Amino acid sequence: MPRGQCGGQGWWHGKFRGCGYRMTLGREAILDVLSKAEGHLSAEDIYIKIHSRYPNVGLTTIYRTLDVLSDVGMVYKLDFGDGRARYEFAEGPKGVHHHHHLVCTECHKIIDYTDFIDDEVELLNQTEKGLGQKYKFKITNHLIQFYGVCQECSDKK
Amino acid sequence: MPRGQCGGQGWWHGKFRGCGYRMTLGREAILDVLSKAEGHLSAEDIYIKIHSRYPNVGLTTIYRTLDVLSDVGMVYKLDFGDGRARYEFAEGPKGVHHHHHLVCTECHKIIDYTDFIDDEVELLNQTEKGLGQKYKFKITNHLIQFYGVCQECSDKK
DNA sequence: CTATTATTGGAAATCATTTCCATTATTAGG
DNA sequence: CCTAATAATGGAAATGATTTCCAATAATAG
Ligand SMILES: [Mn+2]
Ligand SMILES: [Mn+2]
Ligand SMILES: [Zn+2]
Ligand SMILES: [Zn+2]
Repeated sequence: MPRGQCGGQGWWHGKFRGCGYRMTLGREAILDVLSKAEGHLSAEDIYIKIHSRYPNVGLTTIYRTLDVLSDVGMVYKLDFGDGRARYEFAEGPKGVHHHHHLVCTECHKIIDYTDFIDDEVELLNQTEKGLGQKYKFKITNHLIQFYGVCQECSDKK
Repeated sequence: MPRGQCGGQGWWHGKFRGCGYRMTLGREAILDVLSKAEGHLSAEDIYIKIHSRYPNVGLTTIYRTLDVLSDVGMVYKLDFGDGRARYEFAEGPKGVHHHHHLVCTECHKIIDYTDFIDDEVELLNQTEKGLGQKYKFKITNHLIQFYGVCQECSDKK
């Protein structure tokens, strides 16, 4: 297992430590999986992905870590209505890959879309500002999801 | 208990029956509570509100009914991150009171806002159309929530 | 290297939601 | 109004994701 090779082992290392948390093997593994994952992983998904290489990282730790990461804002916790929380890496404070979701209510397929995002985000920023002032909220985040039925599910009828 | 008095007993009666469901006391009670409720009720909230007058409507029925109502689109099922689903009446296909949510991540206070809604909704409609075409989705609904910290919670620091 | 203390894993507890199934109630049709 | 067909119900038990507990372990400052 090569170490150094740059600034360390993932840019998040610093951010995480900076928040006063200790960096552990398990946490690193979780962060690593999340940062590379395509989809939207559940705690168990992560457990499974990690388990072969880190057999001694327990599910409990995964839940705990996800909570922390979520608090710190490094990970988004999402609910797509399939009975378990799903997590996705937040890459940066509002990284290049900011996107929203299209959710099929039949088969729970999720599509990340970035189309139209620019207009949306612009409007959202305004709204955020307005709402923040009016309701004295310190707004930190937003969630946008469209629900519908995907083509495959439509065809099945 | 007066009956008639107009078109029947709540405009939803028809809509519900129209979908092929039987109208029962329990269902009527649930619909009634939801249509008058201010906040965002959980299944148990509803159970409690109903129980004194309808002691023989069980929690199971409430869950089942909420599922149905949610499927039919008469009720929105929401997740505010407090570990239980919350429901709100949808009044009409996209009634006058369409609103979005501002969620305090500390105390879970929820604010319904309608400010800025017009612009939002307009943009959303466009986006819906665009997304629907591009991804072949039949979009039926959207969810928008802003997360942040309310004033009271900010002050507590 | 040590002391301090955050973190961990695993078993058990929680708790919202579902499942089961025998019983009951609604409704269309006569 | 009556009846058959079957949708709906409730309560107990099952489920299953997430939490809680606590003794053991590991990360980190100095
Ligand atoms: Mn995504
Ligand atoms: Mn609301
Ligand atoms: Zn689908
Ligand atoms: Zn608050």
